[in-house]
Amino acid sequence: MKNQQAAEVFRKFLKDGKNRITPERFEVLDAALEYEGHFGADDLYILMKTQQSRVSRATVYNTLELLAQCDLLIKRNFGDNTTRYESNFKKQVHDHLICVDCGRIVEFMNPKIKQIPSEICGELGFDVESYSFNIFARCKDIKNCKYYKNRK
Amino acid sequence: MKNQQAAEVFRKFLKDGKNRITPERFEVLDAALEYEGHFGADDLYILMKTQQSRVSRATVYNTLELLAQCDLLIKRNFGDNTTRYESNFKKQVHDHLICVDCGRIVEFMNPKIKQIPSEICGELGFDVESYSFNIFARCKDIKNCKYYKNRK
DNA sequence: ATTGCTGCAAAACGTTTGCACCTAT
DNA sequence: ATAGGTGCAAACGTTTTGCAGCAAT
Repeated sequence: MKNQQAAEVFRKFLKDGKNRITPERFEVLDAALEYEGHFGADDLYILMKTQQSRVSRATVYNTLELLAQCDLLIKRNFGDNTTRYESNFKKQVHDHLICVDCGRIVEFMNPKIKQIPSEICGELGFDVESYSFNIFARCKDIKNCKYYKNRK
Repeated sequence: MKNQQAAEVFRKFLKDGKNRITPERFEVLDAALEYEGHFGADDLYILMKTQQSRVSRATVYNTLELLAQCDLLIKRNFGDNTTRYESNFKKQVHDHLICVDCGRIVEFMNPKIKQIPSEICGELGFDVESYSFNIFARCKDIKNCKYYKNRK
């Protein structure tokens, strides 16, 4: 187990929800926390397969959902119809800017955003669950974009 | 043609982009503008089929993309991995609150939000293309939720 | 011993593509 | 005449499901 503290959180969550504690689930946890940046379920599955893991695709999908439920991961959606995850372990709340040219994702923080959801929900009679704020944009200086090669 | 004005915008867009002006495309435009609320491409295709239209699924997907390009429709994504559209014809800029229980989508406007993307992009060296701000929430008073029947 | 989880493969879902035919220009 | 659009069906990529065997409690 690479991250003992996260493993403990997950173990507790599984136990409380009467979910079984299995080696496969912790294997997925490890791989997910080690993944740099944002990843899709299948990305992680393929990575684990190249590392000779024996977990199945179903287990990966399944476990990522559980990890999102206990807030070790955050589920994201950047408008391309696939679910992406990112580690939420000891990370700060942030939002995303996605370059529509090269697909690069930049994380940013802005204090003004945080209070808006509760304000709106108060007016409309809802309780906030979560929110997503994505900005789609283009690099001002294309030539200096080090991700230029990824452009469509 | 139900909406002559929108049709004229579309016709001009098609002409300028050297796209052909076909009856099928205007059939899709009509159906899309008449659709109440947010719809997926397949929803619209199925609706049109029940109304004896002869357009194909491919043409619907295709045309919705064109309609989004010329801003008659807006593309939305509410985190369920399907692309949704809504009419943008003579509508004001707004954002969305999605009930995580019943799926209801409430539109809201807040002047604070609009300026954030350009502010962030200025700091990070990007030009704003668009943004999406979605709030996920639950009705405070479940019993009075008239969409209760749709709850999962 | 029981229940839930796993791996596998197949199905499902929304979306895209290839192709032969057709039509707007 | 011809580039481009259409309808159809088949392919695609992501995600979910059914099922038999297995393992955590």
